[in-house]
Amino acid sequence: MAKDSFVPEVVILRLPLYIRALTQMSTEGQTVISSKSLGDRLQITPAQIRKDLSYFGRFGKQGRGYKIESLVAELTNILGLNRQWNSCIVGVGRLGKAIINYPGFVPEGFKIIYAFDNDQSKVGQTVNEIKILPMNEIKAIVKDNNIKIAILAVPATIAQNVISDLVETNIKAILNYAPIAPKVPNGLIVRNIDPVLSLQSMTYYLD
Amino acid sequence: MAKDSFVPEVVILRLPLYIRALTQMSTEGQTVISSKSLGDRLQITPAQIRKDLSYFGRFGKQGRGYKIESLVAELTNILGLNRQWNSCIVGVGRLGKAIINYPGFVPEGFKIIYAFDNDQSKVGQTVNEIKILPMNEIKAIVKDNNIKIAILAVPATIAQNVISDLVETNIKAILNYAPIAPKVPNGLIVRNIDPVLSLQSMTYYLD
DNA sequence: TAATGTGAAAACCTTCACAGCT
DNA sequence: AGCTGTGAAGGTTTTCACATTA
Repeated sequence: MAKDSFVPEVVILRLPLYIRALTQMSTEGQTVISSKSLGDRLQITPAQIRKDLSYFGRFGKQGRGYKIESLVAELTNILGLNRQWNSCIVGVGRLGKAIINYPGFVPEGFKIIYAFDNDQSKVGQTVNEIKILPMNEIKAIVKDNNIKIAILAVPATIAQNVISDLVETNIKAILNYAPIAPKVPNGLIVRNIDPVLSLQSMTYYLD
Repeated sequence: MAKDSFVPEVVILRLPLYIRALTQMSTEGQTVISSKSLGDRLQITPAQIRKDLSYFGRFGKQGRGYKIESLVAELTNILGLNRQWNSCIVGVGRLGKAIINYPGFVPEGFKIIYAFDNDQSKVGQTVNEIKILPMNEIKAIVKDNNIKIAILAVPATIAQNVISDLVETNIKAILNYAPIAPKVPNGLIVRNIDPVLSLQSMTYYLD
């Protein structure tokens, strides 16, 4: 199946899991893998893995399996992860600072290069070498730096307003830490990080 | 449809969203709502909302809609959220500390009451009034306090080992911040908080 | 009239099962 | 012999559409 045909979003959501597992297996010395053993590792059926991959090409060898190194390269390329993605963060409160200091993004190619906050007392300060700028500069900076990803770490009460501002910039993807379900126009992608929702949906299963 | 019949997990995942939106609408002064206006707010079809609710009972009035207050009460009860849920956290590094200090859990009834870490230099310290205990005490404490929920904030390299420990306790639900897809036995529920995966699945849609 | 609750239809996603390649 | 790639089958979730009720 050709790369330009429609791929279900659930498939896209699994690809990063494959990359991560394959990368780890690679560091453990493996060079080749079958859909069965990858599936065992991730608790996903082998058929599903093969079907997912088949949306993008024929990466395996019958009777042998997949060469890990080249499969990782393919998946990395499909997701657009073979480059650095610059982002900005909006909201530099307690949570925003923790996100800026989180060391897990940079090794995966995601770098926060600008921070914005409307609190005048914060503007001008520096967090992890990133200078905090006022919100009214966001439009120009996002455009000049071709930033596509924004990380949202503002209080719930103002999150929707900030999103309205972001819509007017070049931003195409939002990683939203505010506990709201934001309304966004078509073409803007949002992923919500919402631990309270996760907890609230688990209690249903507890006695 | 009766409450004991099987309810798809996707439905359970949406109920907290409904509670949150309804609660906010309530503070805005509304007392009654239709599936249409709730759906507009959450970008969910009215039919889906009505179908979701129909798994649990008939909460609306034809021609009128739903009384917000009583619908919130029903949903809260269905999810088991009309009580306090105590939890423990494992791993008190940078991330663990941020989670302990996060003010969003307590207002929703989730309270972290114990913290565990294997680093002897941390044991005995206090974070936000919670004393850090050594891992070898977790089994007894979880049992004595009937704790069902654990929050996992340890490095990826040891996360699977910690989960093996947790399986031996009474823990029934894990909120996992470690960037791995943990293998857990049947009956143990996991929700993963993984911002890197979220970012990696968005880049596919950028250019 | 307005909006629910729900069978039935449609859309979507996963699994099966096997031809075909190495 | 072993494992991929994939149509077709099976299962699940969403949407439709309308009878029903306030």
